[in-house]
Amino acid sequence: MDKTLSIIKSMSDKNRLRVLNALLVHNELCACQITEFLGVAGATTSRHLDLMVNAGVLKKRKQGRWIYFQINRDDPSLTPLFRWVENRVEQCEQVKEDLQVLKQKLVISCKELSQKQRERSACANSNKGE
Amino acid sequence: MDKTLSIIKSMSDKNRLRVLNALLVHNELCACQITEFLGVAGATTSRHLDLMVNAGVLKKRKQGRWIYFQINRDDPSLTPLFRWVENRVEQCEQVKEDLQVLKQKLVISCKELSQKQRERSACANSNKGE
DNA sequence: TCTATAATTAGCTAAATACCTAAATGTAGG
DNA sequence: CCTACATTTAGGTATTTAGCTAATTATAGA
Repeated sequence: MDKTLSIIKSMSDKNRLRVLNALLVHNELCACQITEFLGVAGATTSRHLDLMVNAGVLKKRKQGRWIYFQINRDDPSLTPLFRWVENRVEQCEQVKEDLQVLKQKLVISCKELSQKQRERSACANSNKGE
Repeated sequence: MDKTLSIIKSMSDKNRLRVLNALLVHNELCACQITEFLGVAGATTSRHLDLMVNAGVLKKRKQGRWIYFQINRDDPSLTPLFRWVENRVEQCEQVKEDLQVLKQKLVISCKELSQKQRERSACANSNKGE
């Protein structure tokens, strides 16, 4: 039961559910893209993704400094659950809009995206001085 | 998305998942039976059940002072999700044992069960005086 | 080796949540 | 109407969790 509970818990946060929605549409996303999509600090994204990987819902692969995440399709028992979520996505306009915004953020490369995030973070920190 | 999230959240607590498991096996259970099964205070059970009803996962009916709960089978979109949970129950020995314990607790009537709970509560309170 | 960089971990805080007891509410029965 | 009783609501506490900044780790490239 602990395993079922951790799977469900891994999807029971707003941002983590958004990650799942995004990965149902895009086969694979980089951590920096997910960070951009969620609009939170990179550390927060990292924490969420770790939880989802540990629950067995996501998989990750590393390519140099870049970490990519995908839905874990290796476990067939999860397929009905992902189907159900996928169906909820299709029925919900709000989610579709959310994913449309994501699509727009994906037009630039991870390198460019990460640079923007760095600049944004530096800007916020310098404002903190005031 | 809020609706999907509240459905998932309603199942993301250990005791609430146990309620769902129990109601997948027993068509209907009374609040006092669920309280007995969960082993928590009646007020806690009430709170959990309310959340599950509000999420649309459970339904309830009142018969005098007795409140009965069932899985909400009126919403066909939830059927795949319940199927998935049901399948998890069948694959997990721990859950089966949990449900076996429930079956033993169901042999006495709600009236008797509630009386026991009242006595137990009074006993705990008198011990508190020491 | 050193600098740059993507992601993770550490440490902290505010918010959310599960649990309890006591009080209140709704229902039954004399 | 009053007493009994099943459940819910109120109020409070301990625990868990999401979010942040700073520090650290792992990787790339000169």
